Amino acid sequence: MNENEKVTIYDISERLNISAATVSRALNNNPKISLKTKELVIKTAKEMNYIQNRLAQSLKSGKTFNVGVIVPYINRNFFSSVIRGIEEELSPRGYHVIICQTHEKFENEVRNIDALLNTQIDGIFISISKTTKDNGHIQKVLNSKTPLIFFDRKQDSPVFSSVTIDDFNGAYLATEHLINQGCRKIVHFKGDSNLEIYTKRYEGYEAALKKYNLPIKKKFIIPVDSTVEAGQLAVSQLWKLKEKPDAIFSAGDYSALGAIQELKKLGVKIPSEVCVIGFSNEPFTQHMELGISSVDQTPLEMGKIAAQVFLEQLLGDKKLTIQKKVVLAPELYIRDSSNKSQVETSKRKVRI
Amino acid sequence: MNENEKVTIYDISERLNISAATVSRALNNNPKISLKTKELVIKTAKEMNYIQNRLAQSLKSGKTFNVGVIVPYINRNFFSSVIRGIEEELSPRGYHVIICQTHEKFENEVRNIDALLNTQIDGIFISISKTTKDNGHIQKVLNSKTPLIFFDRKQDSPVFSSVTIDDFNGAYLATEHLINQGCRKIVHFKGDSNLEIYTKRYEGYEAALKKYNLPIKKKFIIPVDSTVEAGQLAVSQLWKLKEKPDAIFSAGDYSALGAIQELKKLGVKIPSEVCVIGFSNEPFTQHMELGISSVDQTPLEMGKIAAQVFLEQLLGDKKLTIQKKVVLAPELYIRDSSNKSQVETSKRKVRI
DNA sequence: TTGTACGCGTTATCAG
DNA sequence: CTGATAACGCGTACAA
Repeated sequence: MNENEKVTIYDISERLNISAATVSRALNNNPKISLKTKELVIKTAKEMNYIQNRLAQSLKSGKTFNVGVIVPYINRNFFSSVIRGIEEELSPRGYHVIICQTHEKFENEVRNIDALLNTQIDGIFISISKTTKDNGHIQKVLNSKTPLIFFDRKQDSPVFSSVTIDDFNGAYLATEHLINQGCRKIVHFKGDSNLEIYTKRYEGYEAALKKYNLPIKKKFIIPVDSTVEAGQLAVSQLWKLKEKPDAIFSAGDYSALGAIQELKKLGVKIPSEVCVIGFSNEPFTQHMELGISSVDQTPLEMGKIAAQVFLEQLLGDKKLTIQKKVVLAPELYIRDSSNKSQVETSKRKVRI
Repeated sequence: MNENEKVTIYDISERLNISAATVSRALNNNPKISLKTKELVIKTAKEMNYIQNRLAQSLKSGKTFNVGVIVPYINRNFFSSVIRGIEEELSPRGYHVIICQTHEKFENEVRNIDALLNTQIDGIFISISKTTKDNGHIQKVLNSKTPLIFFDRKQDSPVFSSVTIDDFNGAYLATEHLINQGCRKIVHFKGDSNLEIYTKRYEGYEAALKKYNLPIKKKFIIPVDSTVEAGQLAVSQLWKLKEKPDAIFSAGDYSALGAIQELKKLGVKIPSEVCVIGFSNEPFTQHMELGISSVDQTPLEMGKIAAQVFLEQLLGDKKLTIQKKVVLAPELYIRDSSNKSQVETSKRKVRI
C-alpha cells in the first residue's frame, strides 16, 4: 500500500503492459486510440491515484496555464475585486492566478515583471503604480511575446490591450450632477498626475464646468492623496479662503470622507451648504449614516472583461498582436452627501 | 539581432565553447568552478538576455516555488489582508502566490485542492468554507506530502499547522467590556456553527456572562449571517420581545452595522440605551460617524506568521511532520457604539 | 491502433 | 575544475 511516490504514466503503462505513449494518448483525448484501452487506462489511472504533472506538460507545451496579476496593493477593495473577476473568469478554463504587489514602487513593478517572465506565465494583467515612469519593463514583456493587459491604470501602448473605465465621463457626470444640485463653486481634489485616470478625471471636471460656463479656478483644484488625512487637510486649508466652495468633487473616496469629517467639524452642513462626491464607490461610502455619493468603477466586471480580452488574444493570430481597448461605463451613485432634494436615492443605482 | 527565441544554457555553452553543465554550475553558485569561467558565463548570460527556465528547474528539483492560498472570497477585506501578509513574507524568498476562491462551497474547495496539487505547488494555505464537512481533500494533501497551513478557519488536525486568533478570548473581552459598560442583557449574534471561530466566539461570550454571574438566555443567542440585512432583521425581531436587550455582541461587523441601522430606525439611542460591538474590525467600522467597536483579527500579521510557519516547516525534517498551532491575540477597538463614558477612545488602540 | 525514440531546459552524477 | 550523460514526466512525430 506504499503507493505514496508520485505515480507517472510509466507506472500505468507497466501495470497495463502497454506503452507510456498509449497511456498519454488515452489521457489526452487523442483520437488515435481504441475506446477499450482508453477506458481501461482512465480507470486504472484513477485507481492508482494518478495526477498529471503539469510541470512536465508545461515544459513540453510551453504553456503553464498560470497568469500573473500585478497591482499596488492586493488588499485594496478595488484591486481585490478586479482580481476576483479575473480569477472567476479564468479558473474555469484551468488557469491559476498569481498575484504580485508593487506597493506603488516602480522598482517592485520591474522586479515583478522579471519574476513573472522567468516563471513562464501565459499572460500578465497589470495596473501600474503611481511612480511608474518609463516602460522598459513593458518592452521586455513585448520581447518575450507574452500577452499583457492593462487594467484601470494603463500606460499608452500601441500594442497592448487595456480595460479601463471612462474616467473622463465619470468625472464629467459627477461634476454635472453637482452643478444640477445648484453648486457653482466646485472644488476638485486631484489625484496623482502621473496616472492617466486622474488627469482624465480632472479633464472631465473641467469640461463640465466649461459646458455650463462656470469659471475654472486654480485655487479650487487641489492635489490630494487618496487618504482621509489629505482630505481633512485640504478642507481645513480651503475654508481659510475668503471665497468658500459649495461643492467638492474628489478623485478618491477616502479624501472625500476626510473632507466630510472636517466639514462637520467646521459646522458646515452637508449637503445643504456643501455637496461632496467621491470616486471608486468604496464599500464604506454606502454604509455611512450620511451616505457618500460616488462613481463606481465596476471592478468585478473590469476583471472579467480583462480576462476575456486575454482569452481572445490567445485565440488570435500570434504574429498579429490584436490590441483592444475596452472602456467601461462608470456608474454614478447619488447618496446623501450630494442630494439636496433629499429624494430617496441612496439605494438607487443610476446607470449611465 | 533576432535573438528573440528563448535562449538556453546550451546557447551560452555553444557561444563559449564549454559544456552546458559548466554554464549551469556558473549560474548556480556551484563551488566546483573557476572564478574566471564563472564570471565569463555570468557576463555573457546577461549579454544574451538569458533567463532561467523555472519550469525545467522545477521539473528537475520537484520544487516550484509556488504556493496556493484558498479562501472563500478574495475581495473580502480580511482575506485579502491575510493574502497580502503571505505575499509580502514569501515573495522576497522567491515564492509566488496563487489564489483560489471557494465561494463558501465545499465542492469548490475540493476542486481547488486537486488543481493545486496537480500544478505542483510547494505548500497550501487554506481558510475552510462554511460548508466544509469532511476532510477527504485534506487527506489527499497529506498523502501528497505537501505542507498545508490552516489560517483563521481551521479544521482540527493532528498533523497540520494552523494560525488563528484567540476567538474565545476576543469574544470574552468584548463581552466583558459590555458588562463593564453596565450592560446586563447582552445579545449575541452567533455565526455559522460549522466554523470553529464562531463556536469559540460564542463560548467566550458565554464564559464572560458566567464569570459575572449573568444569566445565559437562549432567546438572546441569535444565529445571524454576516450581512447587514441579517443584523437588521435580528434587531427588528428582538425588539418585539417584552424584555429588550441593552447590548449586542455580534460575531461579525456587517451584522453589527445592520443592527445599529435598525436600532436608529427604532429610535433607540446608542450607546446610552444599547451598546453594540462587532468582530473583525472591518475598515468601515472606524469610518462611521458613530464608530463601531470591534475586535481586530490582525490579518496582515496572521498572513505573515502563516508564511513563516510554512518556511519553518520546509527546513524541518520531512519525515517528522512538525505541527505548530499559533494563536494570535486579538485587539479590542473601543469606539462610540459601546463607549458610554464618551471618553475619547475612538482612535485609541487597546492592546490585549 | 500501438510502440519507439526524442526533446522540452535543467541539474546531478560520474569520469576525466 | 570540466565534460558527457542520464533523468525529471510528458507529448508527439515517425515507424510498425
